[in-house]
Amino acid sequence: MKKEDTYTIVKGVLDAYVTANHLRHTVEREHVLRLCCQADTPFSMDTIVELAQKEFISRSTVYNTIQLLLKAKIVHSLNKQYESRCKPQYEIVYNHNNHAQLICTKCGRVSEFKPKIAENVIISRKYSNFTPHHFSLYVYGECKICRRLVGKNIK
Amino acid sequence: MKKEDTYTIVKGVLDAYVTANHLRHTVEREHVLRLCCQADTPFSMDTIVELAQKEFISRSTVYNTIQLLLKAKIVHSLNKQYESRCKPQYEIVYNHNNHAQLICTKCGRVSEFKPKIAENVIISRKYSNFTPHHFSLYVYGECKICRRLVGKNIK
DNA sequence: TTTGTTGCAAAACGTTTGCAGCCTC
DNA sequence: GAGGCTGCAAACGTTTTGCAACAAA
Repeated sequence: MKKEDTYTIVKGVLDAYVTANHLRHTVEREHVLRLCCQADTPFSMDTIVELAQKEFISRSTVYNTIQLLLKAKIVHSLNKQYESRCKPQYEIVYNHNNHAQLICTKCGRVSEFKPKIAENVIISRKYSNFTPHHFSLYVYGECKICRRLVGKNIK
Repeated sequence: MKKEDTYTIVKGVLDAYVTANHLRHTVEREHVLRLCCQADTPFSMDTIVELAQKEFISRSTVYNTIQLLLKAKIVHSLNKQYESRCKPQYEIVYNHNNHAQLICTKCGRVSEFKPKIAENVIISRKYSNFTPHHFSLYVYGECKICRRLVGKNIK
């Protein structure tokens, strides 16, 4: 999906959320959301703050807006399990798509994949006392590059 | 598994890691690891720092040790996707067990489950350029309690 | 003896808060 | 016109850093 299309969709979601919760529509919120859509994904607070400041939008407003987008479930945050300092990264999840990543525990490389079969298994199964909507799946392992390096005994 | 057993196993992993990396065995590291095993899971830095200080182990050492345990893959960190402030929580993962949680997006309740079928689907499938070892799965949805509240029109 | 580790205090960092002024409704 | 929102700066809490003393190998 094109970035402009994503923006059009999530802007609709934001508008709906703002209206439903009797909040106010502001240009700053639109701009921050646009920047989130344009940025490489996943993005950090820093990235958006930096871009926003070029448009004279303050740090506080970016934080406020991202909070709002989290509440509206328009973005969500990812984390890296094997790191201590926790600088969150964010992603647009305008339609609650299921989300899956392959993470190399050697070098930290991350790549996305489509968990088609897993999707059925996870969402269709019955849970006692729980109705699933969507999921995030992080598969840890070793990427080809690291595997090759071990074979060559390079550290 | 009993907490003492867990400690015995992970202490072995720590020893192996320390030896393999030409680091030093210290009583402080053992103590911190023991505290991590004894604490309710998941635990926060605070919890361990507080417990450690009763044994005259400093804040820095706890941070150092948790970092080490992260690198050694003895603990990993969890986060909540829909919250901005990110105060990491940690868990012992001594054997790289697959890890699955049901998270209610309304009230934030978290419960563990055994992803048996998903396990086969996720670990057994072929990935291009990637060898999977283990995974973390977070299923978002609505818990029974929140569902019931909606039915009764209580907010 | 070498050098990794600890413990303290200070610094750095990311995020939140308080408040005056502005702007949406 | 009421009150939510923005922007600034100061405050806050958590994590990292620098360094001297210590202790494992």
